[in-house]
Amino acid sequence: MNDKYNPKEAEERIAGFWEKNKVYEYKKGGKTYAIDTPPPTVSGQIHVGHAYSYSQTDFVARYRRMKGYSVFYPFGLDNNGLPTELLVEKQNNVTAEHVGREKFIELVETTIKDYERLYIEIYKRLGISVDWNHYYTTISNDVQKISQYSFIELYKMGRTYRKETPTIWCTKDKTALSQMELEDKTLRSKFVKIRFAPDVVIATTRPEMLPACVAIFISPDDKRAKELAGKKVKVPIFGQEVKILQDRRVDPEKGTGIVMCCTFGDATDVEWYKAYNLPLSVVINEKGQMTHEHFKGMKIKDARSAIIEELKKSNHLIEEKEIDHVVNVHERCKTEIEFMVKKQWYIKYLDMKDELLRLGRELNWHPEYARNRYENWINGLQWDWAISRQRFFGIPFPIWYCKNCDEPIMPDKKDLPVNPLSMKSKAKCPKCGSSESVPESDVMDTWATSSLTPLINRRWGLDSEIPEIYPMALRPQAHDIISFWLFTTVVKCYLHTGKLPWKDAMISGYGLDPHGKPMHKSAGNTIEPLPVADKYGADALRYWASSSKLGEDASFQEKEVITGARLMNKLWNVAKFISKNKSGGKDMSNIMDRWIMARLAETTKQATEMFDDYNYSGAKRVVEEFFWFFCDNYVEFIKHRIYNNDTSANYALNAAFLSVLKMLAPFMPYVTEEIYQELYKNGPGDSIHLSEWPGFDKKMHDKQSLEDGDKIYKTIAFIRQWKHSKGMALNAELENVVLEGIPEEGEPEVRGAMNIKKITRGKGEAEIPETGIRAKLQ
RNA sequence: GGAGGCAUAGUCUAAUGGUAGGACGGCGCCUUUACACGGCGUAGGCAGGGGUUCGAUUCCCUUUGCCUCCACCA
Repeated sequence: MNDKYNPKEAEERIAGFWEKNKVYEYKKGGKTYAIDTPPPTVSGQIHVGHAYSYSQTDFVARYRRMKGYSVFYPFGLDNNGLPTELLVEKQNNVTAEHVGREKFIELVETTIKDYERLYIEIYKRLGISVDWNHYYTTISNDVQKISQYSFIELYKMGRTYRKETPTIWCTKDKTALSQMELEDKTLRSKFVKIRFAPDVVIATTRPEMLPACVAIFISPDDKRAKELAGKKVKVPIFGQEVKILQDRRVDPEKGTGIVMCCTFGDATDVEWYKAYNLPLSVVINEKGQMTHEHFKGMKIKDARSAIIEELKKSNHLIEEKEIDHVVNVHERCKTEIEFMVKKQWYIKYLDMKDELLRLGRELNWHPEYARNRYENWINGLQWDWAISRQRFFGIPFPIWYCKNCDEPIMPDKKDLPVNPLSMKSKAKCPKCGSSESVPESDVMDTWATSSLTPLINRRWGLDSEIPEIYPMALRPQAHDIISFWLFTTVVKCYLHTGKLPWKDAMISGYGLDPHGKPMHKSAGNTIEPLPVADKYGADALRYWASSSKLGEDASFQEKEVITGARLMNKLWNVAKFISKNKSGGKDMSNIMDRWIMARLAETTKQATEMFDDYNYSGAKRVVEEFFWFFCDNYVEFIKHRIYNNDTSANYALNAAFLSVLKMLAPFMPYVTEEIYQELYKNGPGDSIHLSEWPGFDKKMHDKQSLEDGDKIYKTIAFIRQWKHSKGMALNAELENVVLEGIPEEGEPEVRGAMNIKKITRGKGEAEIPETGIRAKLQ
């Protein structure tokens, strides 16, 4: 064996070995364990946070493989969403709109080739034991087919509907958004008070919405309400008459206590519009320009200043002040959102709340408390799921509309996927028989597709379908998207199959930067995984990921990686020691050998139970603890016998070390494989990752040996301490030690381990704690 | 405003209804044929308040601080 272990060299070589021998290939048969791997978004960057969560899933995958499961561990990349679109647009200096959908999808596929290679290289190097035969991207033909098929099926079930509704809209990206794509931003803005009538003064931050004012609201608790409610007032400048209505959503303490409702200034306006059947008055177009004749073509902000000037002139403006206020913006481009009335496709699920809650209770959550998020989300749902997006890139809706009667026309399953923009419908209108149709130009929200990953992995409806993997065993993911990805996957898969898509959910935390902040490209705090792997080894990086418990965030600590590298080094050195002193034999006659095997049996039991419960960090901890104890004590204690080719010592040393290697293999797949190849392989192509996980051996768990061995261990530790206090080297020779009450078998062990010439069984002086043994040292 | 999580030595991180374990860093000792990327030893810690209990770092309530998701934001 080499004197030093070189992780970079070894890891690249071993990764090739695994690939060549198809170690991670899914083989049908036996107990299947299928994992619904999260497909990372192709946005251009991978950081150690990815390494953190993917490693945690990999620990479980490797454990299950060693437990004899047929592990189905696929991998996908999510490239049908906005982040990919923006990346591709930026890199090619084009816009999707100008290039056109089909050409743009081609451009995406060529542009992301480099990223694809990079992503795959990184995940491979990290030792993620994915079977790359089951690789997909969410814009691929097969996935488009499945996604469109899903839509058509849901339509047939009556689960989708199209409705003209106010929609959250981004005027910069010119697209409808979901609630999920919004974030808060504090903006400097003007807060003005406008007099509608002598006793009706409203406060607003959006005076440009005046032409769209359709009602005035006052709280029923407001003492002015009695007098004002039901009256009509004229809107300044624009002159339309609007009614004063009462509603509890008005806070009498805020502003002037009187609010105008415009179509639409904010979400409350939308609620009032629906609740009171108010008329619609649109004054802003998709691009964020005013459409009212008064300001035609003006930008919203310019119109705001212009109207404030006019209100001043006409003496309607009572007060104007600068405030900071929080508004909803589109998370990608930070543009303030507007509301547009658009025809959108929805998936109906509000009526399924009880069923969805029941499914959430059926799922085994790890950790258990993660279920609360799921339930909390469902209980708060108020709208159905809007799945259409007015963008060019994405998976198109497989729909044409009858030119004559507007009835949707869907294609045949065998013709999927379709792009209605570039092809004509083969079918005639099912309602009126017309053969004239217009294509749907919208695309589906990316969640509408990613919510199908269990069915995508199953290759649902394709010739190559793998039905036995569904329902899958495990959904691993982070806690932030329980309400998006996990929830929507339950919805869609349940609608299609009547089953929960997985048995277990494993919810991981975030890998954060060293200061505990999330890593973002924009924050400039990303740490890339490959340089870390090159410096310390992927195993060392994985060690960091294994050190925090499931569901907890962890900040990236280089020193934790270094600790992992030390563990690798220690493993290597023990292996070196063993390889230098290897001899045959299979007895276990010596007390210390029975002792360490009994301790190992306890460790094995604990580690296995913890792993079965997805407590990988606990499993790693007990094995690691055992290993250091094994090195610092057992190995030191038996050296004198190993040098004399004692077969019992040799057998136990190898058996215990092999078990440790196997139990650390899920965490440190490379160094354990390398040592396994050097010392324990059963022939060419054999891998530790296909070897059997150590079982709990009752016979090995020998209580008497455990007790006696502990006494001997404590006696040796006592003598070590004494030598230390005398400033002696630990292997310094002692002439004579008196021991009272030492188990008979222990005497030669203490003598050999502590380099004692003679042990006398006589009256001891100092009591060795917890042993009942007394010793006299000089 | 709602839901959830977290709070442990200088730093990071475990376990636990009864002496809180480890790592990095400090300090001291030991170069012994696997390893000084090592060994042995030492100093140093449960956010504040209240409750349950014979006993609370652990369970409950509360305050404070941090994080995530949701809602509100005239």
